[in-house]
Amino acid sequence: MLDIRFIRENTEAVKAAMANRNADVDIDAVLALDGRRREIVAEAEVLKAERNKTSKSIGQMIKEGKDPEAIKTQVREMGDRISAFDEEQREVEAKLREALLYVPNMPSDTTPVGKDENDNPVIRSWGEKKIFDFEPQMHWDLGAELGLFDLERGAKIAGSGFPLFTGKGAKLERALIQFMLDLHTEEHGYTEISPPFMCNETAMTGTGQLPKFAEDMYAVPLDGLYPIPTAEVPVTNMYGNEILDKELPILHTAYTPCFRREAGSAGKDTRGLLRVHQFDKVEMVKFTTPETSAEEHEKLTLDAEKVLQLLGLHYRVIELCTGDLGFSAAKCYDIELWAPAQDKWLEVSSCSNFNDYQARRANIRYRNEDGKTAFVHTINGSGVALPRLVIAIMENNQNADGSIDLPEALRPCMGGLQKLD
RNA sequence: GGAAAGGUGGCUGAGUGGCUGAAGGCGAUGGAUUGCUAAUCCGUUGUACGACUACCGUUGUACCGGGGGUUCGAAUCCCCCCCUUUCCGCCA
Repeated sequence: MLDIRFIRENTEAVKAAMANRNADVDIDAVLALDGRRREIVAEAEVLKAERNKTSKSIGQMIKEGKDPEAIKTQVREMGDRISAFDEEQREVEAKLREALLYVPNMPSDTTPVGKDENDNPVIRSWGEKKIFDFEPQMHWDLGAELGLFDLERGAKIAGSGFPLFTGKGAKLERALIQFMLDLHTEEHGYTEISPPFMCNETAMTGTGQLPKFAEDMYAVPLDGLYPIPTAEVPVTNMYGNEILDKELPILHTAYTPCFRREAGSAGKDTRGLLRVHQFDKVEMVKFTTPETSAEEHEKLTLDAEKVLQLLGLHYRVIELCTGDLGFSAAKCYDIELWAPAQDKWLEVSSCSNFNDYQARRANIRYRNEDGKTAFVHTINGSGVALPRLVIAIMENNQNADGSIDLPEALRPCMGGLQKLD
């Protein structure tokens, strides 16, 4: 969340930023709650100081054998007034926190201002569109013919959007996960984490999924748990309520399945593996100082790109404008793969810098050069998500006979296999 | 799921109603000293929010797993919850 002091001291800038985001938040209401809270605290603290002092004098009186009853009554009355203040303070603070949890992050100064996804600039691209001398097939047809997945049976046991991979398709998932984890741990300096696949409400709030996006999350109410929508949740919150004494930056990578209800996107891009409720993903998460976060964000994006380069896949990097930026992000690059049969770009990675927004929610701090505690900056990005990566491999590497060439870099993880046929 | 014991500062570990924001030890850090890769001595060493400030600091409040209660006053007493460890049960 945003620092309430920052909102207080930069009210106009915050309002302008919210407008750029098309975010409907009432900053004045937040400030009113903050103002009331500060009034209450100031008054209550004077009373409390008085009570503490008087209370101590009672102990003294008892030692001296004097009768403290009159003063006791007096302090009891003070206590009643304090209780009233405390109660109102609790109410106001709960409201204030709730309101703050719904205020999105400030976009970074370098984030382009724009209305929606049409205003997202293309930053760079790599490779080029492949030319086919035959009509490329859709991945769902290829997958069915080659026996890589069985979406009907996945739907039978869980519902549509729960893909079931079979044979070489299942192995391809496993190989891609291993390939990416090995790359990030061995070449890019990340430490691998294998976290819980469910998180509690506190963790889900820390990274910004709750409270606002509850309807996008699966939930296990009986146990107060949520199947994670991304490894970002457990891997970021693992340091919640800590003052990190490790050297920054901390670099983590993790494979997890991801569970998303995809509420509100019903009927959109639903064929095949385009948009599913459960998918595999390798995620990268960084904890940095404010000084290095911008640079580390760029590097993390390059780390994700490296995966695609090694697999020989044509991609582009776009930057999300203020109107399209995610709730918690200050700056974000999306990486999109070219899918020739779809004839469109598919998002496989979203690399975001959150500055101290998540750290403030999750209370993750470090000691700066002056020895003072300060909030870390968090950065994360997919490195990368599997389903659309699989789509791109299948559609780009298909042959006229319906077989699919495996990228060379992947073959060692596939037991030397060269093609799927 | 049942039983027991615990959760105190960076760590360890005292503390059963006021003199405790918290002894002692370790670690860290500043200094002194010593001709040797170390010892000794002295000092400093929690977090958050607010007020004041000559911005070196001063001061108030809160915090001893979380929440609630008793009391003039709670780390300390009571209740609920969470977590950890051990034993039993169940189980991949």
